[in-house]
Amino acid sequence: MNSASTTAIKFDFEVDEMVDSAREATDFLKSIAHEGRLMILCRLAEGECAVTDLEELLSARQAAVSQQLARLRLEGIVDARREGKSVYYSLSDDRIQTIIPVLYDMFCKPD
Amino acid sequence: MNSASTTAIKFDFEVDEMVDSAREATDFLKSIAHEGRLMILCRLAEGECAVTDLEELLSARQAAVSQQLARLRLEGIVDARREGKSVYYSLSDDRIQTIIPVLYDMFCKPD
DNA sequence: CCCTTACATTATAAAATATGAATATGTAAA
DNA sequence: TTTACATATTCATATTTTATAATGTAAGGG
Repeated sequence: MNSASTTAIKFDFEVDEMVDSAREATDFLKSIAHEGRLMILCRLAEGECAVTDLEELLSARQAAVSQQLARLRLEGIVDARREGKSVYYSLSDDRIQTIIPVLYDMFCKPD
Repeated sequence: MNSASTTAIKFDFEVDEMVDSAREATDFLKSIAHEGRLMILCRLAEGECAVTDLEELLSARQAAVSQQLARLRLEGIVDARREGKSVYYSLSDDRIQTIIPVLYDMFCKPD
């Protein structure tokens, strides 16, 4: 506990950094660790689409889908664009574009 | 709703598959979407270590660490091996080895 | 055998998330 | 301007997770 205090300080600093990174990473992971949201993101990875399409895809109620989209919007993960009566959503975070293929390889490969 | 029923059946089948994959993926993501568990996994990615080391790393109580380890064990993500008084943990799931570097690139790169 | 160290488990309280119903807003068309 | 359609928000409640505290077990040393 009291040996090599210089190293201890450096170590604590690194741990703090690690805690910060871990918090960022887990915030990100939590926002995609939800069946509905993940499916929305997978769908958006193929291109922009409207809320109605997502409702069909998830067989979920409008309010529920809208709620998940609101969360993704607040986290800066998706963008919304209104065109007439519809609102079109798209991915706005490169990290999603990065991680979706990784998850696809792990869980969606035919085998 | 009633057009092209053959296509509709195929589509439904694909959606079911997608729901299953999404569940698997989100189960996995949920198990790593926790500050403590993620830090544990990052540490284990560097090699096996004992519970005491993890307690220090997380500055968490023994019981809390043990609980997270229990969860990771149940999910088949880590292995435990007893040697004398200590229990050594290590990663037992390749998907963790795959995803840790991806997360590292996203959240821990110096910049 | 008793004591200490290292770890696990259990019960429970507290906190975070999800779900569902009701309602509101914004747009366009009749 | 009434109506219908598309989407958003709000709020109460249910469910799931996480943290805390207390206790239990396994191993080794004296």
